[in-house]
Amino acid sequence: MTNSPAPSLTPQARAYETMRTQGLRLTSQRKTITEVAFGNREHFSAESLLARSRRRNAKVSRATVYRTLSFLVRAGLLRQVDLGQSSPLYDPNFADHPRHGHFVCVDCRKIIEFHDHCLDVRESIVTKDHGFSPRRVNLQIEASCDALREKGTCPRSARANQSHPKK
Amino acid sequence: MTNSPAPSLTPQARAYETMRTQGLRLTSQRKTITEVAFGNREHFSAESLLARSRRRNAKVSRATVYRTLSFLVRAGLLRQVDLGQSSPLYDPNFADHPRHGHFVCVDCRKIIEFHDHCLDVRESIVTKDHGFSPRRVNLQIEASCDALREKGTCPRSARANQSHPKK
DNA sequence: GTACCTGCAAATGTTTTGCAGTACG
DNA sequence: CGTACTGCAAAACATTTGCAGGTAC
Repeated sequence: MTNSPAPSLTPQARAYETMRTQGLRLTSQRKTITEVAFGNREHFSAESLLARSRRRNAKVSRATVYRTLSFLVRAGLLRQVDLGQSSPLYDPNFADHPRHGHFVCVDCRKIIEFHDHCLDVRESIVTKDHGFSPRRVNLQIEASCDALREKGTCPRSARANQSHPKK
Repeated sequence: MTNSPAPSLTPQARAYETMRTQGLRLTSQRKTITEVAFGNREHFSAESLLARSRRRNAKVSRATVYRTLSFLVRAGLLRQVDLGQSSPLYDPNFADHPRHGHFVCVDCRKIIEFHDHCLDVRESIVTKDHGFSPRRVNLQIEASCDALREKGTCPRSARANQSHPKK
């Protein structure tokens, strides 16, 4: 499942490598979809991935987008996250930063990634205390951006507040 | 939104109280659905809530189940959680234990609730470090039940491993 | 008595699937 | 060249909604 090939390659390269390893064909559609998915660090929906892919390459169908998304998730390169939107989003930063969590701003619904090593440690301890071995963690914190609002950065703006994991 | 009336009443009583306060009518359907929702501590889907409600009272429609679920979530008495199933589940323990997280066993998909105060504290600190005020936390840990398997308790059994929050 | 509520069925929105044609390797 | 892949359109689901009739207060 989460058997990604070389750990230092870009997620895109790892996707191609995994396809090759599994004997899957590297079609122009799969290339386009994969490029677009990992083309920037923002979370995206299946629908927006389709739209962006079509902007590059007219020959992409909705079905192929869903089939490729499903492959990338199974390959451990993309994470599906449900942050309260009508449909789930996909997180392209998962392969490089598997442990980050998400803030969802209750004021502007912006998604901001964060990472904290102390949380990792504590989560691991709690899990083992209950007799489990942790596999994957999903931490979402809904929060209101008091500080940002004071600084005039957040209030329901469409600004790119999206940030990257700390560590 | 999360303006629950008296904090010591049962979630069911709080639901009725909130309906009364908001001038909503206490119909037999709403009573049945609410009773069933809070009738035990297990997480449930909209569909299973409908089935269980109909077992008690023939006059319940799918639409009314969804409308009532939506009300209970808005009232802060039920939490919708997405734990990787095809459709979201509803957590009836949210009102009494708003801060618990969920283990999802990768072996048997069983859901087990847990709570850890140190995690609360650390989550709060991390959130404030980023200039936010925490509102709601959703922590899911996928884990494999090594210990349980050794003890012969978990392996894909349908046993009621579902547990309640610690504190 | 009159809003408000319910059930029904149709609408909606998302994701999946069967199949005939296309193209990668 | 053969087989896996794609696009299309229909199907499969989950959830929402409009409306006519029913019911709590």
